[in-house]
Amino acid sequence: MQRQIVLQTVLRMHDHPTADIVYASVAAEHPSISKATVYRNLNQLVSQGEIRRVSVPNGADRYDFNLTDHYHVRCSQCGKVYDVYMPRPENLIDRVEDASGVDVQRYDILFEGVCPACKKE
Amino acid sequence: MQRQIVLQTVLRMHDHPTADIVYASVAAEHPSISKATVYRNLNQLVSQGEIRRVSVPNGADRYDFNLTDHYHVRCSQCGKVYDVYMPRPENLIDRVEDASGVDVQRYDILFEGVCPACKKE
DNA sequence: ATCTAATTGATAATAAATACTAATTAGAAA
DNA sequence: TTTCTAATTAGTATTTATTATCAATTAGAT
Repeated sequence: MQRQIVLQTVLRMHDHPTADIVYASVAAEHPSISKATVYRNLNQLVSQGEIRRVSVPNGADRYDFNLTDHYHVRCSQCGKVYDVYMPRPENLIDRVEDASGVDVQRYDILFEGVCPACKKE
Repeated sequence: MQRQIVLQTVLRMHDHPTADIVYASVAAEHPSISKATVYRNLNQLVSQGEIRRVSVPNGADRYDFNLTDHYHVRCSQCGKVYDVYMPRPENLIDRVEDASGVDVQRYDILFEGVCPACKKE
């Protein structure tokens, strides 16, 4: 079943690939797979909670095998997305709920700046 | 000049309109304006710092006349985007820089949850 | 072995945004 | 004013990312 192939592929890719990149990787071994199938299965895997979707302004969604609590930075130079491990800011959700009256279910943060590799230039 | 018309329109709309909605509003008074012109001028106004772009996962970018420091919540039911006024989480940037080695230039947070209006149903 | 529901590949369709182009306009310089 | 150059425009085509559609195939339960 194609879903498992897509899942295993994402689990092996640790660099926040886009759907297109996942497709290319899957297609290398299973040339007959359709791009629609990759999109469909990525969506299902996300909603089953087996992988995470990382959406970035101004670019294709990325997929993350890593379900642990962490954040992301995108390099404004090279576009790579890196992980950020830090504690969740204290009372963040509570504060937002107090300030807005909204019951917060989820949130996205994306940081952006120049990564160490790009700084060396 | 169309740039001023677009700017004035955004300054009057306080509900985080998309480019399409800005276009509709501008076109109501200036029917000959082109959608490309609206997009072009929104981009320029953003890069001149006269308005802000609010990008939301899975939806068209929105534009914000409000340049003061604040955050946004999107209602997962009705899709409306509301402002959240709260202090910036302490040391947020420093922590990210320490954890990632990236020089953070900017960041986006979008919260999501059910807004008070939708809760009443 | 049969039946139904789920899944697939292929392709068309959609949405948001940008690129292109020839025509028009604005503003500076003469 | 006239003239020149750079900026801006409307209109349209193109691009990118993603979803929808649909007939054919497959899986798993009975």
